Amino acid sequence: MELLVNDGTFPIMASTTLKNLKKYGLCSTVLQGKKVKLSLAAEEVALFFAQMLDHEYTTKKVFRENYFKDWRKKMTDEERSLIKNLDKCDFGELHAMHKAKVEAKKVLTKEEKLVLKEANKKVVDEYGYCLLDHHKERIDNFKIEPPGLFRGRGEHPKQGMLKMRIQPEHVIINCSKEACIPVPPTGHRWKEVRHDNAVTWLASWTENIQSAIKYIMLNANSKLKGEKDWEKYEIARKLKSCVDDIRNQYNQDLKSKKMDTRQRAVALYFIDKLALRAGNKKEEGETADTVGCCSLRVEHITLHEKLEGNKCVVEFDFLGKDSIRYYNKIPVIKKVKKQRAPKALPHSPSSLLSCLCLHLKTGLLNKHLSTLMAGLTAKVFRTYNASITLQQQLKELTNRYQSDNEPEKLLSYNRANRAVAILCNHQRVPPKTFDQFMANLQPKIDARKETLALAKTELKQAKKEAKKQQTLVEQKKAAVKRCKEQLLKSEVQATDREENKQIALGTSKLNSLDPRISVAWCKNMEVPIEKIYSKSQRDKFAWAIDMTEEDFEF
DNA sequence: GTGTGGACTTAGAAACTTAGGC
DNA sequence: GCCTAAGTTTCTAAGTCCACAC
Repeated sequence: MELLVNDGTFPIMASTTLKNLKKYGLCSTVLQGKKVKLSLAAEEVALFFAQMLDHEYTTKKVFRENYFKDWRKKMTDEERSLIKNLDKCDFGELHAMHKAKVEAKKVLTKEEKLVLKEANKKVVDEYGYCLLDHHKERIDNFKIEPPGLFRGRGEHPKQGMLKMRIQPEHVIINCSKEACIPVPPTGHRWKEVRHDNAVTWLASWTENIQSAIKYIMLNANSKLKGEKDWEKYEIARKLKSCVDDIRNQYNQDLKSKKMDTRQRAVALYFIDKLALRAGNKKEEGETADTVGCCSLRVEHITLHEKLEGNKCVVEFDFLGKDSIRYYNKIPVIKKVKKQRAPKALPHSPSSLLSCLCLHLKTGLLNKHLSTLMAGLTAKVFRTYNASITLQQQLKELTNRYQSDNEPEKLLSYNRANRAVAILCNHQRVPPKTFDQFMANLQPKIDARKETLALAKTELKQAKKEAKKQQTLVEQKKAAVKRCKEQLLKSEVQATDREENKQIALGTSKLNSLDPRISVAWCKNMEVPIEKIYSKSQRDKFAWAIDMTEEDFEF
């Protein structure tokens, strides 16, 4: 059968409904050399797969199996009897159609792009705001998630499953009693309208993959989120005043006769020292196999009596949140080692675990922490250690590399930020173009060195003839200065980039670092805040930018 | 005490926009 | 002015933690 209509404007976004699909026509997929005209529902799901054909996901067994199972559910009886093997389906044509659509979007004229931008702004203006306590606030994710294929991270057992289209009938609206209830699309009704002012969400629905509730909430720049953010950092600051006592206590507890107490002490030691996450219990087989401190298993740890010149080394190797690998070798204080590795089994990982976290529940750990300080939980240690590390590093690096040069100041800031990102294990995949970029940068630096040398020579020459041409000397001086700045910028960029190859700075900046530290540093160093925070980051941290003086101490 | 659902924060990837080099 | 890479925003998955039921 042949491909029917495709005008290149096939809508695939959240607003797509089956009605839209009808409007834009049908297309086909190829089965063993034969074209098959698909029903609307099956075709839509086929397109989801075709769109992802360039992605590694579509080569994964689990993804393909899950996908095919769910695709078949959307097929008619006739289609099901015809299409029995995903490997025999050729999505090439659908894929090409999708690519063509992407390309078409790229080559739009300036005017056409502007029209799209305006239309988008209109949508944001209409749906992107709400009124909270008489203040107009920006909503963060005001669009319902469109249907598509579930992209679980790592070896997620549900990757490839079909995320269903959300209809108004799935959505709960939460607004005040006095508010105008949003009107559902014609012919539809909301699942429920409630008036719960004890929660912050505006709308919610339950997704079909993990039966998790999804929420529509306010943007980070809202008063509500800003206040919560401030509270978070105030709790972390409070920990600063009692962290020494807490450390003394868990060091004492390492010697406790009670197994529970020792386990808790070891867990706290690692949460504090290594910024590990708590590690809640997870449903086996429902998600990727990832762990945190309290859910570590025997196979994640190797004990070394001696390693690389250090005594008592614990080697961690496990997948953490988002299936990001945590690999670290750390020498531990002797008493931890001693109590974790009894004489009878000097290197047994199981003995370590029996003393570490095997029976320790995060709930119990947090209950204990709340007795040590109001509001203290395991995650506060991450925020605290991230922020205190930034502050210490900024002091140290800024003093060590005293410079009035902005690129160098920013390099110091990024290095301090990097120390935190390393502590928190915030990784990224190195950009594909990384090696090429670095290879290109060196000749650029060499060229700039040559230009600088030449500019210096010319300046010398001009000085010789100074009496005749004073303006020329000034010009040459300016040229030398400019060359120096450009060279420095390139050199700093090379260093920064190399050090940042596999490190993601944004996550800690956004979630773990008290913004007041950065604001105070900017004021002290006379660096514009725009140099370290983007527009949306400045909006999020407006509270800190407004209130922080240069003498702020975390 | 234990399990579960709900509400919220934290996170990396993808998409989109802007800046800078040629 | 065009192209590409960097910077920024958007998207939504994946954690934490608490309250409540048993």
